Amino acid sequence: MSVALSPSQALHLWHSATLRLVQSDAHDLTLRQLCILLHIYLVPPPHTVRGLAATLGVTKPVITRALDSMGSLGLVRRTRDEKDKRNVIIQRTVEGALYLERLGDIIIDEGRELEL
Amino acid sequence: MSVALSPSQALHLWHSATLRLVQSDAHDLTLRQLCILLHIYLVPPPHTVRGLAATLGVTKPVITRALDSMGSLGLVRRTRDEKDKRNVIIQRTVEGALYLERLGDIIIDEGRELEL
DNA sequence: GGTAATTGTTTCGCTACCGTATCATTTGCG
DNA sequence: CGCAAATGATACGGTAGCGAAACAATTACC
Repeated sequence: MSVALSPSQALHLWHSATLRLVQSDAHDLTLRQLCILLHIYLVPPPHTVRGLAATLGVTKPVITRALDSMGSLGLVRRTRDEKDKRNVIIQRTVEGALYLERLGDIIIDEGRELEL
Repeated sequence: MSVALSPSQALHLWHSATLRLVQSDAHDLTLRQLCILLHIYLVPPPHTVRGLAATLGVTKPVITRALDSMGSLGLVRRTRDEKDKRNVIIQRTVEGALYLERLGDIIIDEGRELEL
């Protein structure tokens, strides 16, 4: 089932959810960082630096820095790939899952408040 | 009418739309900047620096800087309030409206692609 | 008229991000 | 074995964001 949104609904949903994210943002993530985090948790693994860089259309240092930041926040974890030690496998954490769960709650909540 | 979203739908919608925003971002706006832009265009005017700062829960220089950046991109325009010359009235531009129109299209598009 | 309050901007020192280029490590392959 | 390719991290110079504090301009109020 698809979600049918009117132009007004789409922007209002984005606005109210973004507003609540900004107001209550404990971590103050960049749009890119948020995108990386969502990708790691929503797309089937494995996730590598190179793969993420290609998907987002950014350079590799962007991914490395984002992983540094979010890693120190506990939202993400890095592990060396034992099969191919050049690769770094990016893994999920409990704290990251909780963060996205809260984000989902905000979006659902604001969607519920939408008036057509 | 409200928009009923499942947790999975909410996060997938956010992910795919954010991804397309990052991939194609001509302007590379911050989450805060995007929020300010949406607020200006979706909430009835007038909009002032102080009002925006209070709404977003940030300091005034954050708003000033965001208006500087987005102003030089043509997304927003500043005017002095003639009634009370201490105030700055933030106004919309054609280019800003087009930018948000494209954002709305992306969200609608990704909502349409959602599978339950 | 003169002082206090209000508004938006600027300055300051700092931190974080950007892309390019380079590096270290590991693997692939002749 | 030896060299090229691949992967992720780092160095570098530059830009932009941050909060706190100070500032100029305007208005409110006694």
